[in-house]
Amino acid sequence: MSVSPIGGPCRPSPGTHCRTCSLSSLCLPLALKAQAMEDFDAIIKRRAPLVRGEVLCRQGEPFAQIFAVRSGSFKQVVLDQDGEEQISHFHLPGELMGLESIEEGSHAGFIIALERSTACEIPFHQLDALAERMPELRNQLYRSMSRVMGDEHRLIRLLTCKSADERMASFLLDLARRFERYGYSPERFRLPMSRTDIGNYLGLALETVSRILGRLQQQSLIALDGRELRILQPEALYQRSQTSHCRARPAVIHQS
Amino acid sequence: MSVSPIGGPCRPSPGTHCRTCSLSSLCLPLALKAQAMEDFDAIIKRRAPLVRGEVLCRQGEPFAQIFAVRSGSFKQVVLDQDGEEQISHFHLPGELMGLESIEEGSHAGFIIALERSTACEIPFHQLDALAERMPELRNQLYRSMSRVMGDEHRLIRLLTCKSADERMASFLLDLARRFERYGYSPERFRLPMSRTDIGNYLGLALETVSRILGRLQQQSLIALDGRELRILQPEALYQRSQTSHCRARPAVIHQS
DNA sequence: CGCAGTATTGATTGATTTCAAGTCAAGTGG
DNA sequence: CCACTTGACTTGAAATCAATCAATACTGCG
Repeated sequence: MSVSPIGGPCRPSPGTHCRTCSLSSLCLPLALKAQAMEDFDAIIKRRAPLVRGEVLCRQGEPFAQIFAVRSGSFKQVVLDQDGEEQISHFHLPGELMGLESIEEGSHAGFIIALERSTACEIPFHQLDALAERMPELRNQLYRSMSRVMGDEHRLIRLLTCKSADERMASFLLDLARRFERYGYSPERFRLPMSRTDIGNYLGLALETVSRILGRLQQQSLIALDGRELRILQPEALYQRSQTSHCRARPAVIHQS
Repeated sequence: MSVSPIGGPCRPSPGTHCRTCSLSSLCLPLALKAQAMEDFDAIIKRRAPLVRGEVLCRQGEPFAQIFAVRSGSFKQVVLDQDGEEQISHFHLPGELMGLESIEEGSHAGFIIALERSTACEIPFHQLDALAERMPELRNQLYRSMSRVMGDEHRLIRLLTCKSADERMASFLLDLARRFERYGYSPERFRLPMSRTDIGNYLGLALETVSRILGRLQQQSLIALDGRELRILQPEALYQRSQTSHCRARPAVIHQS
């Protein structure tokens, strides 16, 4: 099985393989040897590109696979019984989606393309079977899951007690951090989501989002042209993201 | 290696083994066969009991093991550079601790006993080695990690946009849910943490915590005697936990 | 076809309002 | 002394209401 310019059947993007994918070092196949990489490659299904607004995965679908962002970006939306929609994640290239649904057995939310995007589908039981034989892959999977936990952890700390300004600053820095992790510039990138989405994600009215971005821009911490963002003063932005005057924070380490 | 009334050396609680542990069906060994269970048992280190306030694990320690709560309960506290302390998790019997630190390579926070508690220590590389040979164990590990993700996910949704009342109701129901998962009554249990801790965890002043609990009690949704809690009207409490009037929640599924 | 005319949607900005939750303070009980 | 409760009072962060603007898409018409 060599890299051929003409892909097999059902391959929407002929010739795409993990070993030629620019994200392979960030996604799961990191550190796999050639043969292992091909085995891994063989279980991946490459989905046809999605346009903005298209649904990759519906909430409640039985869990059978995880997804990886190959290009573009996605939002994950949870719909609760009263019909409220809440964005729980944004997913950037190289990130895995759906890991939180293993235990539940069904997908926890809708995954929707924010722009023209492509994703790989990774059947979970096949991944597990492969992981059994490949310690590096197994390790990578643990690390990916752990990373998601760490990110969520950070987000929780972000949300618990931060003001709107602090949230926004944290949000931008989080994106920067992740873009950097995936090989993009952390100082200059495009926000793939609308202001409305940001507001929904951070629990703020969109006017508030707009206002805060305006303020940050006025103070030259960032420069914003539509969705094109530049972070001019990362350190200052970090300062801003730190909780300044938090109401409820007594020492807790040495008492119950 | 049979279950003997006298444990081996370094066993603080002689005779404690996974197969006799009442939590084995909730912790990792679930569904392991007898031999597998013994292999698993062999890598576990049982820590001496900790008293309230004692530290099981310090933030920044190199990651080498995860922990399981055997009895009692723990809080996980993150200390940030300005010296702010924030409780990121409470851990109940049967739950795993430290999974979010695999990727980082060092422990993400202090883990501190809330009462007289015992924990098992599970060296991670040995666990992984074992998991290689035992699909059920591997599966259980994925599920545990996924479960943590799901829980964090829920917590994020809880924190994003809920009022203090809604947070508190969600918090109580979350505890109930977890106690139930671990075989205790979901309607009647003891809050292992102080009001101060609850406030810190939810980002509220402790007076607010107290006030809300008082209010819930007055309305007969719960009955509280010190830390002894009874949930009198679970459905009503659930209603209360639902976001009533959320500011920022426009439809997002079908647009960017 | 192309083009003016018209919604539609996303974003910005200002003015005004409100109420949720913090703060301060006093008191109870183990 | 510490953990918690309760009351009275205050405040300010963010929502709401409202107006405006730019960009894009859609319509029908000559």
